[in-house]
Amino acid sequence: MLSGDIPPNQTIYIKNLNEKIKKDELKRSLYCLFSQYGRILDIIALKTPKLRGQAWVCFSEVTAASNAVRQMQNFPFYEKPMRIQYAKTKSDCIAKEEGSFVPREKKKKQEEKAEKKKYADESKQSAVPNGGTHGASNGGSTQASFRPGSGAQEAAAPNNILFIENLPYETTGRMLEMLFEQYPGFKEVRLIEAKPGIAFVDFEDDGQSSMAMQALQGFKITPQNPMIINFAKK
DNA sequence: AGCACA
Repeated sequence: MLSGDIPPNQTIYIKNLNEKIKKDELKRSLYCLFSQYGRILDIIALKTPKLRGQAWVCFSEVTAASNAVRQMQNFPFYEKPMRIQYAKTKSDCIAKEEGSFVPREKKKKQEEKAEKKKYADESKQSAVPNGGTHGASNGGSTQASFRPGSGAQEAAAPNNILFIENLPYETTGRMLEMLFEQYPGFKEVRLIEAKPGIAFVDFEDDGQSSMAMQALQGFKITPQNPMIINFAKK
């Protein structure tokens, strides 16, 4: 009943989203937030009257979706608690992956006025930041590919302030907040206007900052941008 | 509240 009697599905359905957020930013932020649970194959969000305030996030595994449903239930996202359920039907991207995809016909209640023209082939833009619906993931663990210690600079001394590098240009303070505020002791994110790509994140103490650092080290906001997190220099 | 795949 917590999930509304809908059977598990690889795709989660999210409602009560803040409708003021632009579609693109919304997708990117959802990607940020949910890729910690597994590989995301697609994110669907539409701003039509019927569908605004809702989104579908398709995972490659049902277990990822299950964890997301439970753990992110009521998560405050852009000031509004997310309401998350399993999707009622199988997503096209999932059906395509398993080869069972049949282009939808005008079966049920598809009173489409949009049948005038065939949208024959669309170069389908992917929902996920920068490109491919495949291979862009943090793989269930947020400690992805970045290997500290391979090479250059030695670790700074523990500090309650974290120094984040290698962020994609479009990273917003809110995106980082949503990632870091999940960890106890979070205080604030500080982006450096003059220097895109880096940020400082303040925690109450260096124990708490360490936990967040370990959890999010290598986290990819886009596939090309594993976060590099170090303690800030004093 | 509202379950799609421009």
